[in-house]
Amino acid sequence: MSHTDRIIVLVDMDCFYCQVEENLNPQFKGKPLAVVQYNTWRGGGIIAVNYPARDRGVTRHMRGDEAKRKCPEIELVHVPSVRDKADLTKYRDAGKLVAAVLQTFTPLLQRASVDEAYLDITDAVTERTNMATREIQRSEIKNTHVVGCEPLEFLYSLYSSGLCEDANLKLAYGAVIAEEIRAAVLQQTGYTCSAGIAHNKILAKLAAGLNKPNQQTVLPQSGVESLFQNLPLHKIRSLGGKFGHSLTEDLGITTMAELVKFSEKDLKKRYDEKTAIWLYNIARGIDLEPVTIRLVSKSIGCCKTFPGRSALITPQSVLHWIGELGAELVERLEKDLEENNRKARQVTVGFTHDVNGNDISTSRVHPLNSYNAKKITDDSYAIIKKLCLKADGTFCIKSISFNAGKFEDCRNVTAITSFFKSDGPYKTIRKMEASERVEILNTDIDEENYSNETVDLNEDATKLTFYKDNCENASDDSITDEIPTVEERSTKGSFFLQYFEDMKNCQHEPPVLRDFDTSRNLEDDDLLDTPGTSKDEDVPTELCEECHQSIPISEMMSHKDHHLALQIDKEEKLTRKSNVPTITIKAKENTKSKKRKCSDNRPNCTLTKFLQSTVKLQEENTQECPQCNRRIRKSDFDDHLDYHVAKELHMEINDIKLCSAANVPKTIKKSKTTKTVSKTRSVISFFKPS
DNA sequence: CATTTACAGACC
DNA sequence: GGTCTGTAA
Repeated sequence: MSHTDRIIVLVDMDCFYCQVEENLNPQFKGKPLAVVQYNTWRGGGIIAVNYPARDRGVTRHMRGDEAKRKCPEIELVHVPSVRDKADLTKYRDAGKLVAAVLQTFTPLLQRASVDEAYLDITDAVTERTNMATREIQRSEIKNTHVVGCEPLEFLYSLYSSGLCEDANLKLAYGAVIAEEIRAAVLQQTGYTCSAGIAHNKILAKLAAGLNKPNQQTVLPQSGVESLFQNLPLHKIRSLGGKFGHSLTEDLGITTMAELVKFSEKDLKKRYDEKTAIWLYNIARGIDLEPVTIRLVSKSIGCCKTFPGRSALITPQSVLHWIGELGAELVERLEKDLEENNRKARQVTVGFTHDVNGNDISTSRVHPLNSYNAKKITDDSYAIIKKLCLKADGTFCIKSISFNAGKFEDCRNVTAITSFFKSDGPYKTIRKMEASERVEILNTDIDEENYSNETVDLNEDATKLTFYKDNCENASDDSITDEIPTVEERSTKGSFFLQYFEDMKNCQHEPPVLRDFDTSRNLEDDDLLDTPGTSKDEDVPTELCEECHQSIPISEMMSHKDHHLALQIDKEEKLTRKSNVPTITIKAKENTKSKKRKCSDNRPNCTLTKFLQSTVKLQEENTQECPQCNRRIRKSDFDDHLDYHVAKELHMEINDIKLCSAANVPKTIKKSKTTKTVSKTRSVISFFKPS
């Protein structure tokens, strides 16, 4: 593993907000333009400047008035104001559009901001390298610069000497792909961008800024030394602020070249281990930080400042502004819910206020159970009132911020089942709404952790064999009769996929929270029976360690399955899967995972039941279900009706899950659940052999 | 009185 | 969980 193994691209949109405005109003193109927010004070603050305006000396940071003075013909476009506040929606949306294009090149995409993203294109580059039949042409990297040499020289060097430099060849293919990426972005969105191509994120970012706009720059490892010779420290990402400044102070240096002179030991004297190593490496152009897949932000927030005399004094003004902020937040959260299938569970309300002439910042969190602007506003006002309402009934608030976070996946589980291998790990299969994938949750009993695999049934047929093997090894001999053979699977495509297709078409219903008796075991807290007592004295029972209920011994295994399934469901150990193309295997800690003993007299492999439920019902002795109009075996009919109840119940559970933030009184969950349970009888019998 | 806003992460 | 800091556009 070498630090030159990866090929990283940083795509940076050129003066993005200006481009968005130019595309909306093409008459602006080619003319000086700046985007400003607020026009009340000196023509508003400039947040983006296009290149013609930059040529005239206009910069960010300036007020609109100042820009007009420098460049009288400049167009000043105002950020739309919604609720008396800058509304950046159209730029965020434009950014998403760009990200969607970038995503078609690699799943290893990390959005760094609204207009920047890192891509790890190592795999694509490797493929190109292996498939290559001829040398890379200059025409393939028309808009490319190379740090340290002319692009033609760079290409020539790749092929001239006998020893073909693998790292540089890969960078060259990286440049080819980056040109394609940028062409695709332009073609599909109308926006130009610049790009940096290097072996790591820091260098890619640095390179992208070297030639703009609408160009790209390769920074080979061999170009680092000369580039760093006179490179100010603050040009390196994360050294632009206080830390960079302290480096200058502490070490008496201003350029990267000077940083190289410090040994690891020197640096460790002054900084903690992590920082010292990072500095040591970065001085040599080495950075091992991975591109972490992230397409959506971890939090969504908005804020508003009230500088100087605009500070909020009256309760009315405070209420007004938290109302506006709350409305904006809810609007954005609802859009996020649509787009990303997730719900924020927490809001942080923060503010700065004046206490004896000092600015004091404070924040408090409160739970978020529904996207209700009024609720958020009321809760926030209660907090603010409590913390900074002065004795005379006034406030002195300089800024307010709302931030929503603690996102939870909120897709419904549409199917869940679990099974054992005779001496292997516990497995649960879960199918999520709006996904062609099933998850396999492997609970490794011995190590108390489980891995979470996501399998795309469209692409990976071998996983089905894997299921089958597990079942064949299990004690139940009948299993293999119930599972399609490999040949059958190949003619039908994916067996599971077919199953879920059928499910969609209502050929058969998913086994929902299978194999447990909801009348007794749905929620541990719902149980009304005294521990240790049994409903049916004739049946030998055992005390469940989980819920302290007496469970018939014959049902104990499935009862425990149920606890685990519920637990897994509750624990929300979902990783975001929608963007993972094929298979991800992710080791996870699961300290709460309960140990369960392995024994040889396992109950029938539950997977069999899962699969059995997919067998087409063509028998004569069937009856049509009034609820789903499907033909059901007469012998299964009662249980089938139970199934419908279970499905309802399942919906409720999913609903409850959505509302299960910490502050929801448990009694509510309980009563809601209990109500359904009371209607319910045995669900498991549907999946039991007749 | 004036950059404002957005977001992440570290520390306790 | 609360607060503060850092970063960057």
